[in-house]
Amino acid sequence: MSPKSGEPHKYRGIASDLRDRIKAGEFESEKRQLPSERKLADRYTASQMTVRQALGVLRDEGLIESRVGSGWFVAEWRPIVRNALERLSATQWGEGRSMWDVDIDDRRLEVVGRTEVELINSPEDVARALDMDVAARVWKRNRRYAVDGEIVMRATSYIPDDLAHDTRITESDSGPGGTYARLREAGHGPVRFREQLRCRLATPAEVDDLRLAAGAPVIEQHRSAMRADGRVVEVNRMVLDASRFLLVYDFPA
Amino acid sequence: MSPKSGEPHKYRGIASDLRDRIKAGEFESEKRQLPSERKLADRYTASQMTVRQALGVLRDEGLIESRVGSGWFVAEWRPIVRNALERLSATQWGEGRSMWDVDIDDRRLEVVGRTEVELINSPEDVARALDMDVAARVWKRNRRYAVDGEIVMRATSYIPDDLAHDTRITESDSGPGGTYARLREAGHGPVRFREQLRCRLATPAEVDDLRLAAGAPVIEQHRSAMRADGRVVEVNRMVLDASRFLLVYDFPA
DNA sequence: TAGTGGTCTAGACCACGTC
DNA sequence: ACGTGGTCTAGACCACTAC
Repeated sequence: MSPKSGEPHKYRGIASDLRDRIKAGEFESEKRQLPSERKLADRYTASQMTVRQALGVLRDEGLIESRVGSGWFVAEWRPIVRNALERLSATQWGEGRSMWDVDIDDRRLEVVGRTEVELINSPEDVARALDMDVAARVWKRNRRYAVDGEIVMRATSYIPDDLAHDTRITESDSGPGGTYARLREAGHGPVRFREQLRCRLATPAEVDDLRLAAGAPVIEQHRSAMRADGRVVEVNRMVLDASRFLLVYDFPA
Repeated sequence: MSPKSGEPHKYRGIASDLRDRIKAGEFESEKRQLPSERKLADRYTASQMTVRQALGVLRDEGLIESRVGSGWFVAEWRPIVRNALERLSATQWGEGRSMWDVDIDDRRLEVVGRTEVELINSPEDVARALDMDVAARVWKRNRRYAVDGEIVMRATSYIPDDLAHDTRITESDSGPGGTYARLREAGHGPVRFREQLRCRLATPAEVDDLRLAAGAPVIEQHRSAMRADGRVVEVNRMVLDASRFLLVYDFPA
């Protein structure tokens, strides 16, 4: 009935108490729904704003999520496992043996809608990554991915025009195997990759684009694909809904 | 003077306007300080709470940071670059060519204080990762790391007792080269690694431990180290201040 | 001491979901 | 129609920082 004592702030006490109740399974009914903000405000003799601040703490921890017009619900973490070396991992690296022993389910990333393709003058950072002049002509391929009908990722790929101009990379449907297969056929097949990762909170634009909650974290991932002579043949900028992904990397010592 | 129109909510408009002003360099004076919340409330004819909501958006984007009793300041992103294949990347993978072409500075991660070492009964998830029975004896090595005197990471390492019991792994100072060097000397040198990454917002305990702002994102990273016959000889659970790190992975196609 | 961010209240209205 | 989360106000007080 009362928020935990010992906490310096009311909202921390409320959050702490609710956290315990969630972990004790108090809301594990059919809908896994929490009391409404107004009911909680009554119960903890606090204002709605203060209760919202407490709920925000638990949302940040990934324990609960809100649905407008509906309520707050206990959340569940069912990550999409994304292994940078899918083929190698299956054969060479053997079985799991990791602390997160999640189900390697076969939910597949599906492209949402049409892939937008356009020939543009390269932005500065892309030009640097491709080791080209600024404003060099590059093909930009922009798409969103979904799992189970929910958008989880935005990917924007850039390929130099001189590598792509007479391939299906210039079309929305780049054909079986995608961009990398077309590059390989043209003699520019990537032989190694570099991925850079950072994690930050979503911008409002990304909140709209990926249907995220405000303040939700995203993973920003940049991948450079290099062919045998070291030239970067593609860069790919991805923004992932961080709450949905578990990224896996295997590598030798 | 007026928040951007076209935004559905007032705080989004204020955030949008402030974002533009920050990027235009309006606050690039000595202290890089923004006007106070009350002054902003006046200027945008909004309440302090609404201004705070707008500032929260920009803080989430990593653009600004607050110091209590002092004010809001333009933030700077100077990530610690962490390459999973440091040695390989230097020789084999060649030069950068990536979209984030940050300075590969030589700021080093320093251990804060003493490494806490204890022999414990293995927790369940650690036992699973090590492919051992639950409650098997493992050495737990717990430490924090700092850069420029600021705490940026917590790492907790677990090594089975039967591999570590007559090495300096059982001591706070495990000697030159650290745990992996001791394992190698004992014939258990890791030959490959698996890293799993997820990104989420910090728990209150992590906020205290790593001196984070409330609602700041962290990277939770689990690493398994495997010796030649495939046995996992160490697992390492790390929690990183996400705002401070850029993670890099190089791998072959 | 004056100014700052941080917390908190007791109301209000809105858009949306469920029924 | 009603309940929900989400936004917003106009105050208030507190702890902290800088002067």
